[in-house]
Amino acid sequence: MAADALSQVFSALADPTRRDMVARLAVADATVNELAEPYDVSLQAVSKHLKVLQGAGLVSRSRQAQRRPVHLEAEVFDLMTKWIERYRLQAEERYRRLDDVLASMPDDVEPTPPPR
Amino acid sequence: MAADALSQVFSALADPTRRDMVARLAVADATVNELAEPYDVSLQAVSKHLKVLQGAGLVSRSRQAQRRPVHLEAEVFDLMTKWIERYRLQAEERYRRLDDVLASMPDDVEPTPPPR
DNA sequence: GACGCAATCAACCAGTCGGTTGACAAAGAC
DNA sequence: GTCTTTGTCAACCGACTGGTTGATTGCGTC
Repeated sequence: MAADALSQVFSALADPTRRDMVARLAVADATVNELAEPYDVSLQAVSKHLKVLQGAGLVSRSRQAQRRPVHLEAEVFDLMTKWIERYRLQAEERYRRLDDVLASMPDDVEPTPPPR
Repeated sequence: MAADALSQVFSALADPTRRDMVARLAVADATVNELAEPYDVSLQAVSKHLKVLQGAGLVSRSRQAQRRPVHLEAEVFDLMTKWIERYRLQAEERYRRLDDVLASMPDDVEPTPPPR
């Protein structure tokens, strides 16, 4: 078990409910009850979602009295952003290079040999 | 079924094998056989992974003879990047504002009332 | 037409996931 | 102490996932 960090983050955000929680936590910290309020699921289900988010390092929990406020940890987003940017830029660069190749192609060279 | 686009993209990238495929496709298009070569799984499994990536709009397929080359579609990354950036910036902004609040806090105001 | 290669379809299997209900723990409030 | 609030743990359930093997399709070669 214990998949790599990136897999855990992506997988955590693959669920719309969890993404919505992240969205709301970006505005303000919240307790489990506050977080659960808009959703039509049990408190236990929300608790499970939070465990997933916490496992991915996306949120942290503290303690005040019997409450356990949830706090969004923004740093983990960097991990994703880096991964995404790398391959997006690489793909765009490749696309740009293809244009160059096509532009510099001599006319007597067949770009794609016709079938048969 | 047919989860929203963002869920499909995140879920597709939650798998390390699929992420590796994306990484390799960022360098060059490839056939299923070429893609499958480094992994210790059946061709059918790779075919399934490709269906997931295609379903998320991350790759497209064309046809040349009996081959079906896979091509990375970079645009979808924008969707993710936008989502991520929004909430990262929001969280960072919130963090910055908290600093301001603390800095402007009069000394006679108890930031956290001590227990008991 | 027969053969071979690239890739997919179909059925199956074990494990994970998101949800449930029920019991429990921890910290105030009375 | 007893009650209430806040939240978790545990067991269970149906659906989905990533993998398998076997049969099949599509296309070029001989």
